[in-house]
Amino acid sequence: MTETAVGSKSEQAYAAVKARIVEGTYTPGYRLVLAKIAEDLGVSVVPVREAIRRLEAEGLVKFERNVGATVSGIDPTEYLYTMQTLSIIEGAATALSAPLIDSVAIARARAVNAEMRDCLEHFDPVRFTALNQDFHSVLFEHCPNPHILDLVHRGWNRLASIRASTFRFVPGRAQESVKEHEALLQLIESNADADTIEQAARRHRSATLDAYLAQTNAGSLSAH
Amino acid sequence: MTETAVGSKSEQAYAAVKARIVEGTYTPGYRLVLAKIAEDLGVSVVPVREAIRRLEAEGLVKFERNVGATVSGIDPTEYLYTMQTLSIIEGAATALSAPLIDSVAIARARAVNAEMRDCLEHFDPVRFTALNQDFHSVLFEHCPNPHILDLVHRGWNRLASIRASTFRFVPGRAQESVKEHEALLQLIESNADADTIEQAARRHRSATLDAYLAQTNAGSLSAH
DNA sequence: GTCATAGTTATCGTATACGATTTCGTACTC
DNA sequence: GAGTACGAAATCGTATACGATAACTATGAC
Repeated sequence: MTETAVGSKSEQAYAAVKARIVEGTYTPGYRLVLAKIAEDLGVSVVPVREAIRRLEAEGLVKFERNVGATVSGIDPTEYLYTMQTLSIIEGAATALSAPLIDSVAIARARAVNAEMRDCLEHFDPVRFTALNQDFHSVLFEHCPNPHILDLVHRGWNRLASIRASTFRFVPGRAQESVKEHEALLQLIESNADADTIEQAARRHRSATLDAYLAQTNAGSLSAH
Repeated sequence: MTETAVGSKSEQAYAAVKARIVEGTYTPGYRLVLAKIAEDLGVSVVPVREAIRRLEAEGLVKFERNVGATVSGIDPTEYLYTMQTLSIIEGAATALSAPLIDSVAIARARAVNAEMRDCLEHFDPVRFTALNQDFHSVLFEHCPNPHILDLVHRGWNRLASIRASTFRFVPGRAQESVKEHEALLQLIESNADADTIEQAARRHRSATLDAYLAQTNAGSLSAH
């Protein structure tokens, strides 16, 4: 991950608040009162303030001058923006990583994907989502460009924040997702060219967005 | 832009320090001492600290616990990462914006490009660089995804920071760049499909990177 | 009953202060 | 002369305190 776990109280506050947002304790719209959080964590307001601003920079929190901070998220438009951006970033990340993925990693990814299939049968969407991240993490672990990897993680955090409160499983999409993972692995194994892999990875994410849009009847934005 | 110009002292400090970095007053490696900056700006250290951390989140500054902040930049690897990421983001931004660009905007972009050509004759690399940003700004001004636009701006800021101190003009590259701009405009005018535009825009940035790499003999990373 | 206004409260924004940590220089030893 | 240990200076990290701003509430006029 990008951040160190503990050390300064600022880091501590950052990690704590972020965790609460990502796991859904603080739901979107939740009012983050500096003094209250400071008390909860047993620190003063200064490091908390710093933590909040950092979260703001990552898009997890909205900060309004002289008013305060709220957990951002809910807005479907925001979801759309995030998914679209993520499809582009993940597409690139996959293409860049592909040449560096060895057979061991492929095997690991395949094992994760098998577990995901199990989750479908036992209907465990929470674990499914976690495994989904694991799957892509395996692919990206040797990504040669750390900036891109960082953007991927940021996107995931935003999604987690949204998902914890508003995300609804789109029926059937999960099954397709597992199949697409396998197809992706085969492309990588066969040393397909970068563009092909990029497009496939991008569509993988876009398809989830499209499924969501189809369900909610929001206007489509997927240019690909 | 992403940030409001003035209001809180924190914003003020952020803008001030950022400006100094982007314009090159604070060159990469420069040691940013909180107390000193605070005094210079006539504020206390707390808002300065906040500003610095914000700049850190944007990658303009490197912050080390109990040691202090330094302007980040110089590293050629970093340049490479940034350019590669930017090529991906700009490619996507251009493709997404293209359908929304009207003939008026095209004309404006063309005018900017003509000025760039003038700069080449009068050898004015500083103005050339500024106009280059203007050119792309015109294309992106109606970008439907603000997240992507934000990433573009972040990339530009990082480049500005690096460029102010270390960037060297690659001979001949500027001429090509101007030609590529015109080609890009023609693609947009002719309603070329999104993929074509994306690839062209991406290569436009990648080519600059490649020219740089060719000059410095650094290992190539450009997958596209 | 509704709207405007003044006063109160909650919360933020920043200054100051001090303890904690690192860095640098100096003296001492081998 | 090189290396190590100790001490001083510089700088960061955080707590506390207080002024500033906005949200809320109650009171009064129409």
